[in-house]
Amino acid sequence: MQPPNLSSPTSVRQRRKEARPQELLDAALTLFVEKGFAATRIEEVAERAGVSKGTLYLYYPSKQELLKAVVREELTLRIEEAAEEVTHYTGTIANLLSTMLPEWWLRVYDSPAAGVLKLFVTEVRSFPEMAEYYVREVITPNQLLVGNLVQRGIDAGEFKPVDVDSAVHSLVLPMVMLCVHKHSLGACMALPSEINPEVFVRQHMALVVAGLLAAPALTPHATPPSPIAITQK
Amino acid sequence: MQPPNLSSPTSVRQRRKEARPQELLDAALTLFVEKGFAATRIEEVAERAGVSKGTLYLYYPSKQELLKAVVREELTLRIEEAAEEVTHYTGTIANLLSTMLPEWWLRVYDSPAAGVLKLFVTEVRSFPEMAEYYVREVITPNQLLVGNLVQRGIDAGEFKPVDVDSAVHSLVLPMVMLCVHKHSLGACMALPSEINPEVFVRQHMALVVAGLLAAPALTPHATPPSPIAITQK
Amino acid sequence: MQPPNLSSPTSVRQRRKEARPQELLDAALTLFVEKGFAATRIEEVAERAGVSKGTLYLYYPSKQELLKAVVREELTLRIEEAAEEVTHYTGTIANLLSTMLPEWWLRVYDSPAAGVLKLFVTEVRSFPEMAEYYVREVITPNQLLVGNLVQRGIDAGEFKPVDVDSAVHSLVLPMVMLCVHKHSLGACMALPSEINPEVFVRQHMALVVAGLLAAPALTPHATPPSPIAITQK
Amino acid sequence: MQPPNLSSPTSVRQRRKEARPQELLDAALTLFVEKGFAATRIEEVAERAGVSKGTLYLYYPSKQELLKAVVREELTLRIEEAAEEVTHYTGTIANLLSTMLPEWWLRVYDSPAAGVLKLFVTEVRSFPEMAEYYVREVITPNQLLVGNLVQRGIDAGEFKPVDVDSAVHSLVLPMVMLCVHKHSLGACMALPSEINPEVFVRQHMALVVAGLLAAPALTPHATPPSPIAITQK
DNA sequence: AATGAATGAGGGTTCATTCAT
DNA sequence: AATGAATGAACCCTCATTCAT
Repeated sequence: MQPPNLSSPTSVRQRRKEARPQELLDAALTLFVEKGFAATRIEEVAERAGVSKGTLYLYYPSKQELLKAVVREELTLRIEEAAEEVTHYTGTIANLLSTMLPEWWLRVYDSPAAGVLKLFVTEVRSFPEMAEYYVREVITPNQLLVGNLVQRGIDAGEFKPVDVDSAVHSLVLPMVMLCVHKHSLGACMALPSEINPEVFVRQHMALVVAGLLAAPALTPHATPPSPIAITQK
Repeated sequence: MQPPNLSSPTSVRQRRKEARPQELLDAALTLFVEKGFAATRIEEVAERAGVSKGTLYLYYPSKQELLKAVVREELTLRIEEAAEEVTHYTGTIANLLSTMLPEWWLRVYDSPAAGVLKLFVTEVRSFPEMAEYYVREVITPNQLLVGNLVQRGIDAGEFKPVDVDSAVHSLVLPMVMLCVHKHSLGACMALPSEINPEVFVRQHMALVVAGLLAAPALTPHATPPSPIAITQK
Repeated sequence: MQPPNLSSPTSVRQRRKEARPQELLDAALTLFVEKGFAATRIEEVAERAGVSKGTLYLYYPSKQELLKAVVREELTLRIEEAAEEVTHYTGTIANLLSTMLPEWWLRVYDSPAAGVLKLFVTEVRSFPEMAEYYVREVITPNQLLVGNLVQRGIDAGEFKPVDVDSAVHSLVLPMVMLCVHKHSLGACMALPSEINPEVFVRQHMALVVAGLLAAPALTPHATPPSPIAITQK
Repeated sequence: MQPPNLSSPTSVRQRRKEARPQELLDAALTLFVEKGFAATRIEEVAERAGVSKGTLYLYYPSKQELLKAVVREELTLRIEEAAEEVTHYTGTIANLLSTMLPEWWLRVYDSPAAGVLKLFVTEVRSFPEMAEYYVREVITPNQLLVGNLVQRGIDAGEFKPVDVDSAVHSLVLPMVMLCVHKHSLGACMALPSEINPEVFVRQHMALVVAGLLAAPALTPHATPPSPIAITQK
């Protein structure tokens, strides 16, 4: 009776149903990042995902849960990816820090994860439940991962004996800020001296790594004795 | 102009009246940072400032204008202060970067300005008018100021010939992120490895400055046995 | 009509299909009484009946129609039953009123009909169509039936010449109220002096019948002449 | 400067503000009784009270609280009134029951309290908090009050030794049902044999009181021996 | 006949803003 | 200048109903 369905065993409806959650998360991420959580109307999200308001509620029970799902989903993905890569890495520490880390961050910068970072920074205080998850799943592993590397460098005599946690922040915070910036000021205005992420990320890592190296000549005696008169503006 | 007020030059009422705008801005800043712009009710701001809702509208015509005034107000203050300090500074570049800059940032970190940074990052996209002002009054001068210093270091042969703009970001972005963090994740959760701002800020500046130094010994020959070639693509 | 189903004359599916309407009505009655018409979701009714939302709509075109069907169905059943019993009764009036009527009401009280009464009382004003049916099929026959009995009692000199309609209400209203109460206040709280339906129903009928009896000694001269000082706490 | 305000010391605004709560309660009661709680829109209540939706929320924080306020307010009034009257009463029990009680119930029947009874019966199950209040403030005192009277009658030998609680219900339930009926079926349809509340209430009390009297002739031997053939239609 | 995904109108609630006092 | 009562637009969420499968 029915023509043998060579086309697709899963109906259009079925296919859409399976794609819905992701479509909704994508739409939500874009809008939340762009306009802020509070200023984004549920209806806009639904519209952008091509469904009606009611449909969204079939998948996410509230606006807040939608937000949490957006953050969780993207971060989880990114974390798994990172863990994967780092685990498989074999090479020297300095190489890892000054080569692989920049590559990884540039991918994050170009991905929706950058938006999630902005979103997270913007909204955590209103949803402290997100904080715990984030710290447990993102911050702590990352701190351990990178901290571990730095510590190895120190132990090997390669790096100066610095405060490890602070060093990790030196490596990480600027990258986070770069991502946040991209979706904040960077999204509404061209800066006079535009940041070139590639150049910046690579140079920054190189600078910090260079600073970490246990070179004997590092004492700042090289600073020129001539006083500087700073005449700004 | 005013008829000489024989009783008291500034009556209590008069004094309060003059203090109003500032009291309102203080209240608004605190609440906007804490709860977010959208989640803060005008009435709360008024209450916290000890006046009624209607009174607030006598000073600021709308919630948005109040936000802009908060940002502008605090930034202007901070900028003036900074310009002041830097102008009077006499000393070496490395000293300036690794001594004075940390001090200045630590003061910012402890001041309401840190909250304004968070607020700004959070809300610019919804109020692009703020962006222009901010870029003109804050970013650009700062970029020039610090860029100038780095450039001098390079010109003097003290620093390696790096990308100046990126170097400025290496010096500035982590500090901005630190401030943002303080009022974001930092405000709702204790991290496992708590950031110590003082240690971090000073060490970070030292690291970057060290990285910038054109010391001959900086060539990575010091790197342990297996040489890592940091090949900056 | 159907090809003779050799396996079983009524397949499981068939049997279920025929039972559907009743199962739906049962589910609906329970929920409507318990949570109120408005607060009951169609989906809950379907769930409780073990079918999907869509299926319910195959049997009842709207929520309102479902309500009307619930009321109609239960009342019709009860009316037929009552008419049946009363028709076959042979005995004295007083006996009928003080023996049979209590039994009948106790059965109503224990049946879903009690819930229907509550439901009806609660919702008629929103669905006046139900009123006409109810008055025609329930109130009027009942009024005639009981009224007839009372009238005969009066005509026979057994009862005092009272207002017949009012007497009927004296006999009926408390029982209706008892049923309504069961599913209203009685369903959410234990009273300090719990009503015992059996005791109450029988005693009430006895009291009213006694009051109706044309006993000469009934004139309230028996009332003690001493005035009562009511000192209620 | 101001003309001596002979007119009114309280401004129109002030006067309205004080009247608001009552106006809102009146509007709410009418609509809740008429259409049911769920089917009444907050906006309708506001409109009927001559204010906007938002204004209602200045006085009652939610629809549910409005409902509770309606019930509480009217019941409290009625209870105080009743307590007042009964306390001052001096007279015989039978007189009290067959004279004063009918008068009191007729006033209730004609007052908004009748609507509150209907409302209460209709909605308690959804708001069990109301139940406790009602039982404590209305049911229990009433049960004690009337039960006390009946008990005295029994103790004085005036009444037969009946179950007191049931007797109270015989006196009270029909009246409650009458009130409920007024705003239920009675509000949407004229009955064939319309209830005359005055006739009914008085006769009912008389009947029950008569039934309670310990007259010797009350044994139902008077029932005619002739069997009744009930031929209903 | 049965399902359950999808819809969208509807209603409770909030809150920036206005304005009479 | 200050108040706070009043407004009404806006938005989240629910749920009866529809319809493709």
